[in-house]
Amino acid sequence: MPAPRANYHHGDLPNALVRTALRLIGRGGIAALSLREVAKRAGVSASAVYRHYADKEALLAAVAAEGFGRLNAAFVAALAAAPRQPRARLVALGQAYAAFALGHPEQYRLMFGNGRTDSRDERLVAEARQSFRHLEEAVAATLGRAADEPAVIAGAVAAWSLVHGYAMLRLDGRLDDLPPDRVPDISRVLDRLVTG
Amino acid sequence: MPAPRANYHHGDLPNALVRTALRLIGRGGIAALSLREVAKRAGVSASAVYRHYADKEALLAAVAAEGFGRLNAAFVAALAAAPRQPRARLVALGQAYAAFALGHPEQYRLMFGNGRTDSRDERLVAEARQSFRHLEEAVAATLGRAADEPAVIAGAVAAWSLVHGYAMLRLDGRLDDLPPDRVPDISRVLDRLVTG
DNA sequence: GCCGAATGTGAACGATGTCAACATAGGACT
DNA sequence: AGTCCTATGTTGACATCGTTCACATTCGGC
Repeated sequence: MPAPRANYHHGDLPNALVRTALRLIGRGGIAALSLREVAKRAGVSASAVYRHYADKEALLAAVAAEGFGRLNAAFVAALAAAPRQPRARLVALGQAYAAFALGHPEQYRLMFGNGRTDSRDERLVAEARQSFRHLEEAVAATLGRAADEPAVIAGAVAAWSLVHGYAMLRLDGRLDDLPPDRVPDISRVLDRLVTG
Repeated sequence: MPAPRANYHHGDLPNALVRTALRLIGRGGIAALSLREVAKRAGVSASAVYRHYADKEALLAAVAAEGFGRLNAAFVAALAAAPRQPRARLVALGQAYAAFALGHPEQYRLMFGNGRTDSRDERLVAEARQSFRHLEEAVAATLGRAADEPAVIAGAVAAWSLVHGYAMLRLDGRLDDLPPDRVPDISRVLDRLVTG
């Protein structure tokens, strides 16, 4: 539904492009996404995109930033619903993380895995940093230490690594060889880290 | 050095293409790699590639397979040099894994992260499976259980997730925000998993 | 109502992955 | 040795892609 618009001007092209890109990515994956297709679906010529994004990569960075925004929202929601016990809260974060990654595979892959972050996009940098801060706080609470202590940083990196690696392996189908009833879910994997 | 060849036939084009692709990837990254460039550097026309690989993705799958082969060789070497104690051997595997990933960033990214494995490449599938088996065995020895028990599978998945996630986060520059002296190295992260 | 800035258009360029038609080399069989 | 089949390589073409340039339209402030 390219939705022919009446006006010469679009109204909110930047957001419309991000939403369109997101929809197309969900259909055909990242590799199959073309700038021209996004523009056409948004009812606009290809070159119009360049009024709002420096290039294709910048548009994808905006999609990634939106993803980190949603991830952070999911974190906040998970923490609100979680019990008070620090360890349980950390596990809740990990579960929310994995649920997001497995629920939005292509966007998640855009947020990671496509080479380095596009540091031109300030929102992307800020939202990504915020995600890490959520993790750090939960680890700090679990260990009962200040957030900037080396042990806390190491713990947060370990937790992030575990959950990110698990998500990536599953998204890439790397665990599909396992008997389906043997693929451990994220809780089981998290237990290995949080407990001994 | 496109090395003009005397003969009409090349001799060992398939391997030459993989080696050339690997070299170019090391220079400019995966995204910048073009089939035509690989062919030119190998001293051959672009369409000659299609006599040996179904398409660009198939060639990249061959490069990935070669990577898994090298990873497995690194595993074997690490195990040969490691002490007898099961836990130390598991850590040695993790270190060898991280060293490979950080030492060959682009090839590692090709082995993972570019969507699902190209299952048309049998060698790729076999080598990847072998990598996981190494891990499984080390985890089984550490836990003192049989390799196909659910607890061992869960442990192997957890170990792989941790080390793969760590490598990916570092490759994507996601840990570059941290004060440089605070970026935990792989041993420190592994400790969190292997000990309590 | 005028005018500059913001936003959108269309045509064009070079590069890319892929394919079809053709050329050549090399080995098997006589 | 000569013949033919097949594997391998080449040339030229096509559609598509990201990107740019010159131009058109609209909007907001004066």
